[in-house]
Amino acid sequence: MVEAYKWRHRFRKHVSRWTLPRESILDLLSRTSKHLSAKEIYDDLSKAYPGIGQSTIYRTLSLLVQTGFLNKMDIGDGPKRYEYRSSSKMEHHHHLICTKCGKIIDYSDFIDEEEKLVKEAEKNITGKYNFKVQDHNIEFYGLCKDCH
Amino acid sequence: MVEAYKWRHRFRKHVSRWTLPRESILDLLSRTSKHLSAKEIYDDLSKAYPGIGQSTIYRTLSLLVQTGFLNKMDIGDGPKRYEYRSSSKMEHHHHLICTKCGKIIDYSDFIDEEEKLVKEAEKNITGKYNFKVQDHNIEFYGLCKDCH
DNA sequence: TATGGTAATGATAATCATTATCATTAACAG
DNA sequence: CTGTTAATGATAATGATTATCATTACCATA
Ligand SMILES: [Mn+2]
Ligand SMILES: [Mn+2]
Ligand SMILES: [Zn+2]
Ligand SMILES: [Zn+2]
Repeated sequence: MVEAYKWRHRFRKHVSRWTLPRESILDLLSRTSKHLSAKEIYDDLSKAYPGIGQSTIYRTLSLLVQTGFLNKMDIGDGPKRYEYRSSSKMEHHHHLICTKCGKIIDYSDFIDEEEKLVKEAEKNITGKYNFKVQDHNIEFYGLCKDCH
Repeated sequence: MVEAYKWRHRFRKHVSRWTLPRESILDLLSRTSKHLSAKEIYDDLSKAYPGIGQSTIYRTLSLLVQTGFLNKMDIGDGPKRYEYRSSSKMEHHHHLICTKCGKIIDYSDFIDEEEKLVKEAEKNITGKYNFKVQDHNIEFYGLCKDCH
C-alpha cells in the first residue's frame, strides 16, 4: 500500500476526500492485470472489507475514471469492466476479446504503426467532418487458444 | 419493399418463416443510415404496425444479426444499436462517436492502409497468442462539429 | 486532539435494457 | 384448406446501474 500516498496526493487535487473504499478499489485494480467488473470488485473487496456497499463501488469507479486513475471498457456483453491506468505513455494498448469465453488479452504491438495511421486518420477526420478526435479504441474479436 | 423478395429468399435458407415483423424491421433499417436502438425501432414501427411486441423486436434483431443482415454495436453508453449490413465489400466502415451528444458518424477512409495494418497485426496475434482473429472494430471518440 | 461542517457511505428503492415464459396466432408444407 | 409448429406478444423476471436519503467519518480549523 505504498502507492497510497501518491494516489492520495494526486487525488486530493480534485477536491475529494481520501477514503478506505477509494483506496481499496485502487489498490485491488493496481495489483491485477485483469479487467474487472463492478460485481467482481465488490465480491473481492467484501472479503477484506465486509459491509462495503455496491453503490460505493459504482460511484467510486466512475470517479476514478473521471480523474484518470482507471479505464472503463465495454466488451459488448455483460457489465462494464475497469482496469488500472498506468501513468506511463508506454502503456497504451488494445484488446483481444474471445467471443466464446470472454477472455480479454492486452495487446500493445504495432503501436508505432498504429499511431501513425491514427494520426493520419485524425487529420482527415478533422478536415472532413470538423470532428475533434480525443481518443480511439481498437478491438480484435476472435477465439483464444483455449477456444478453438 | 422490392428488396423484400431478396431478403425473403436469403432468409428462408436459414429455415425460418418470413413474417411481417421481420420484414418491417429489415425495411426500416435498410432505409436509414442511422444506428437505431431496439426502443427506437419499436417506437418507429409501432406507428405503422400497432401491437408489435418489444420481445419480437429483440428476438428478430438478434436473429438478423446471426444471419448477417445486421450489425450490432455498442457505443458504451445506453442500449445496443443496430445498422443494416450492406452486402458489398465496400461497406466496411468504422465510427466516430461524439462523447457529448452521442452522434455516430460512419467513417470509411484509410480502409486500405487499415486493412494492411490489421492483417499484419492479426498474423502477429496468431503467432504470439494463438488467438484466431475473426473481426475487428475501431472507434474514434471526440466532439462532433456541433459540440465544440 | 477535539470538533463541526459536509462529503462520502451504505441500505434500499427505482430505473433501464434485455431475456425468459407461455398461451395464442399465423406461416406455409402438404 | 388444413394441421403442424415456429413466431408472436403480453407479462414476469433478471441483471446492471443509478437515485434517494439517513447515517457516518474525513479533515480543516481552532
Ligand atoms: Mn487492458
Ligand atoms: Mn455505421
Ligand atoms: Zn476463449
Ligand atoms: Zn456531438
